[in-house]
Amino acid sequence: MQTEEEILKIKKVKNTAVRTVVLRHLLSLEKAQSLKDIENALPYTDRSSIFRTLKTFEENKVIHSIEDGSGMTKYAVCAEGCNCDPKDLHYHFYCTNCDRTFCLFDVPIPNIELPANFKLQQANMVVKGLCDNCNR
Amino acid sequence: MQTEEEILKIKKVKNTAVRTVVLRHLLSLEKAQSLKDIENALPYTDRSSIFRTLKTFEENKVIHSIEDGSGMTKYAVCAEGCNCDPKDLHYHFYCTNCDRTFCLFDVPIPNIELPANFKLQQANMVVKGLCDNCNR
DNA sequence: CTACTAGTGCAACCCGATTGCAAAGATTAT
DNA sequence: ATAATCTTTGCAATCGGGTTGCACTAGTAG
Repeated sequence: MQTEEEILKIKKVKNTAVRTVVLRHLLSLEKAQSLKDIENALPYTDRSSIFRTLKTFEENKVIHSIEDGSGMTKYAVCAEGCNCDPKDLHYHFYCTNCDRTFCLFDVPIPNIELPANFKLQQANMVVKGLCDNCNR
Repeated sequence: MQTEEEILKIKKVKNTAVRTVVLRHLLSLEKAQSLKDIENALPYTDRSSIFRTLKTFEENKVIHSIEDGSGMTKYAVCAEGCNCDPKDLHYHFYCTNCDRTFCLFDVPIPNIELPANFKLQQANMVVKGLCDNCNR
């Protein structure tokens, strides 16, 4: 696992206090987080600073954003080597009971045959249901 | 193609002025529409009435909603026989240029192998890119 | 040290979604 | 047909996530 400093250096994002703490927080959790989640977890850090940090991270492919249908955009750290290309896609699983979003890195996404002349740029695949913890 | 009245009767939704005009509008367009789209198209119908109509339609499986990542929920009429089950799933294609959302009924969705003990309830598959019209 | 650039915090704003409430319309019981 | 009841509609207000303007601070370069 890379440290925050290493990741920021590799992705050429300047290291600042807010960036370090936000990235550390995201790394410490295995589930995708919303702006509000992060805000609540980091009470002394301003919301708009977190927001701008997330935008910066996204632009520089430190994290990727997920629309899981919960109404809030969620963010997760990119896997090592991820370029956020269509080939780096993975499913996201949104648990309708506990409201958590999982990255399903191990579930392959098949080729999608688009109609003629449609061009794929990216995709957002969210599967909803019950996670192992809630499905008991 | 069924008429508005037939659809509402089959889905056991009472026929009212707003419902008829909203459903007719959705049927007349092949692209998924947002609340705002519909509101703009039906200037003499109140937004909250349209909103509640859409909720009613969704509960009764007259339409289904789509989160295409544009920030607005979009709605499209269910195909005949649709129960909004996982098996009725289809991809949606969101054109990043013209901002339209297409239902890709003809593109099959493969089986998704979830991790052990995860339960699939529904899925939201949005592919983004350029539509045939914008990809020239 | 000074000038410049980037990052941060606060408050305000935007906009889609949603709700409270009263009036209008439809339905049922008398 | 009338009264009582329930549903739908329209308007206005509110909520909440996302976003921006602006001034202040910190860090960087000359």
